[in-house]
Amino acid sequence: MPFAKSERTKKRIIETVAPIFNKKGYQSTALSDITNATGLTKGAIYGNFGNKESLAEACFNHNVKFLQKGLQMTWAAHPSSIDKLTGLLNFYEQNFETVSNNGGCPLMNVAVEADDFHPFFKEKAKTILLNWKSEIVSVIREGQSSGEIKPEIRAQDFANFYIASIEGGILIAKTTNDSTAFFNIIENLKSLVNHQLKITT
Amino acid sequence: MPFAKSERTKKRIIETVAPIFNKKGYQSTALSDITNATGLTKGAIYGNFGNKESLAEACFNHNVKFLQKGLQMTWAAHPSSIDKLTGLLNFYEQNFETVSNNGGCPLMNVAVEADDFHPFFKEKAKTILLNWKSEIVSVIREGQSSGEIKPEIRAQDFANFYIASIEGGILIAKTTNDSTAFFNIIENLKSLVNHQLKITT
DNA sequence: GCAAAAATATACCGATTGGTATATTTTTGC
DNA sequence: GCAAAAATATACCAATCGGTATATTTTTGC
Repeated sequence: MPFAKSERTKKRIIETVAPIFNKKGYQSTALSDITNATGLTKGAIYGNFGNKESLAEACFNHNVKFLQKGLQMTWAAHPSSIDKLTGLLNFYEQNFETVSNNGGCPLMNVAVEADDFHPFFKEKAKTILLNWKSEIVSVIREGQSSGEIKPEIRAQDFANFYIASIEGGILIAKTTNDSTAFFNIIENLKSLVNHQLKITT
Repeated sequence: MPFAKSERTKKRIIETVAPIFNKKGYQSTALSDITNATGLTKGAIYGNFGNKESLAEACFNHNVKFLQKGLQMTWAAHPSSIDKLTGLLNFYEQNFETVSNNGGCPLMNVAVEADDFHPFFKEKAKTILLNWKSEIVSVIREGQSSGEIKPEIRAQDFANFYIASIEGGILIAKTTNDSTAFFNIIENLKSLVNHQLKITT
């Protein structure tokens, strides 16, 4: 099996460094942080990644993947649209500590840092965010087709509101060191789903 | 009038540099950015501020002040609690472009950057956020005392939800270059205030 | 186990970082 | 308008930055 060692090392580097990038940010994470954390030298790092940016990109993808998989698994587990929306909220609730210890939401972190001065990462964040949003929109529209969700609900608007509350909740909880703030927001969102979206016949 | 020149220069530096810090972040804003933007040399900057951190702090205070004054003016203009809550949303709506062009919400920017590795700024962000929250909580409780707002509403929870939606809305709008996302969220929040909080006799 | 190749380490590069000591200019009070 | 003081500019510092060329070690296929 050719290239096996290389792939394993790359994976190890990404898994070691991804939380550091998520915590410190792209700019503040120095090559010395990377070599210290991995125990490798600069030569080894640059042998596996072209430059700091491409390593940061791989780390960002890795960080996002965890949350994307959570959505996919939740979606797969629940046929009902309402259950998909509340199930995803449960997933965020259950994994909040993990995400928080990993540096918080990678999308928010990259979006804020890249927003005004790093077009490449800004575009990546935009893509991830729009994909997330369109997933939520699709589920709402499916629920409307199947008669689960009120037809007058504007899917785009609710998806924005849903995502904004989650991201804002993470911000508040992390900044004030108060995870209950996040949990309360998630509970509020659940009750919005059950009382404003759901058709109760 | 002694020290007049110094104070005017300090003010000019802060006003010039504050948007840069808000856009690029503390770490990514170099002294060279500061000297280029102000047309001053390093000697002049360090003659007016002890170090980069204290200049950044002054800029953060300056950036936050705009939003704090908006709240104070809105609070002063509306005796009713419901009007205070919706009036503040109107203020954010009207000033979104200004804030966005200035680099977004300074609280979010500093909170995200400082969260895991800059205790001093993290503490500043925490204080600002908790103050903001307690302002909202106070208004809700006043509204409950005066019979404007439903007594079963949990002030803390609603304040969290209110702030989270606003911050998340800014994040989405800036990241996707779509200010209507923010406006939709604000409208949703207004309708929540009017239909879930307000007592409609 | 040996040669080829792949992966890692070492030693270096120029540029930039935040910060400072000192020289020069500008402002101030009289 | 002149001397003192305040403000700004100049010239420098060590440390660190991301990155690279090359030497060394480790792994690979046979």
